[in-house]
Amino acid sequence: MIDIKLIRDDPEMVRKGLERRGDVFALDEIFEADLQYRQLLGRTESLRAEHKKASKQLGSSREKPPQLVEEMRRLGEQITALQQQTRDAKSALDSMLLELPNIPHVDVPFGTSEADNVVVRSWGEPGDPGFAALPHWDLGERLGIIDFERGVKLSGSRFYVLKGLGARLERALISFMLDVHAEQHGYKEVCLPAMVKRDCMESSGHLPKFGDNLYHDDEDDFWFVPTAEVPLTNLHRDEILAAESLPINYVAYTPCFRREKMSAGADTRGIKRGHQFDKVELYKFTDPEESDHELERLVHDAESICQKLCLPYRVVQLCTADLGFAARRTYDIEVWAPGCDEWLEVSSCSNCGDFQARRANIRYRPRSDSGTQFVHTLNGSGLALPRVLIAVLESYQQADGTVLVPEVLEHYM
RNA sequence: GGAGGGGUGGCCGAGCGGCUUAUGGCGGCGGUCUUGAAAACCGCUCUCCGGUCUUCCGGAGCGUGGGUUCGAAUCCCACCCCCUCCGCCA
Repeated sequence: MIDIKLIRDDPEMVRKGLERRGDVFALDEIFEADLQYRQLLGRTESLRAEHKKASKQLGSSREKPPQLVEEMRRLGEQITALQQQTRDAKSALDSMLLELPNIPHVDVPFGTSEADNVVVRSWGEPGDPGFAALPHWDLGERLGIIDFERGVKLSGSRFYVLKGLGARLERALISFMLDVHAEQHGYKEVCLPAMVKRDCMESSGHLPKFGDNLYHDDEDDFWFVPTAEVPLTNLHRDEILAAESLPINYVAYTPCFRREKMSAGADTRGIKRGHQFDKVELYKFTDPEESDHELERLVHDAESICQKLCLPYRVVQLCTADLGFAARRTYDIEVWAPGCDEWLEVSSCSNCGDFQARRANIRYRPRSDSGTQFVHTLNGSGLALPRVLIAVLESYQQADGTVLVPEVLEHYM
């Protein structure tokens, strides 16, 4: 959520910042709603002050003149009515604020589509294997490790079953990534609920705007997480963190569920995009001063997985038009998949600034004698599984159709 | 799911209609004393919102949301969570 005070004090800055995303936002309406809310609040509070004072006097005096009591009762009614109006005004304001995306950082390159994203560095060379590399769907079927037909039987299109060494490889990759981040990069491993309450989705920025992409259980009002970012953001909701504890780094494996209105025929082959997938997620709560620096570290931590797996990749900075709702700066990591002949997005690492922290009310105290301040939150995949599995299968395939196991995974297989 | 008990400040724990942001204790911070430390004593210790808003004024907050009342931490209703017992169950 954008700080309403920012909109009050410098609406043009906010407007210009948001417009760089390529959308138009009703800031004037918000400005008006805020004005109205504060007017109502002011009136409510002064009436309440009056009422409170009189009521205290009445309480400490012996006699209770019925005329005065009646007057007080009427005043009370007025306050209740005004209070309701104030509440309505506030929730109208809040619901508008919840729809506003984060303001892109000024350094983020301007763009109008993903075509304007910028490759900032790359590692490794997409090599020529010397034979026609097969796409993973062919490899997977030939090796009997990906069963598309039975996945569809169980759950419909875009579901698959991993079998034998395929399943084993999935598990090996999860363990490997968790171990690297927990043991070498200083993240604390956590195991999280994959179903959460509505509030969690609101804090992370997935609701109210993106409910279409989420799975929801009506009976118990559970929401299925589209990424571990959601429960991780909420881990410290409504807390004031100790300054010395920052940055707090977490790594978590969870399944992820996304409705994704996918057009039939697009990306249908293989396991690149499904309604359920596994992901290892990195997350940081940081001091605002440190968040940009910590984002660089987080990206490097994610990259190191590609390096250890010897998978060529590139790091892409998203332009203003391609930034996610909560993000103010994002780097994607794309890994080369020689079989399907494309760069696959395996990670998206974002600094959300105080956008989520404000929604989730996560603060810290810079000094023991100072007030509280919102922390910054950062998230990034480290990495997203099915696509890493694709890259491994396709990159490690041999001319004879077999697939080698990456050295770092050997003791996990 | 059924029955009973309970949710108060960083923690423990009083208060059960007005003088209560809330007794007391612990912890934390500052001070006195001391060569230093401890002990003892003294003082300070929540958050949010608004007001031409850094130590000023006002408002809100005792699980959450409603209600009764001139007045609610205290009474009523609903919901959530925790504990105990029973049932069910990986």
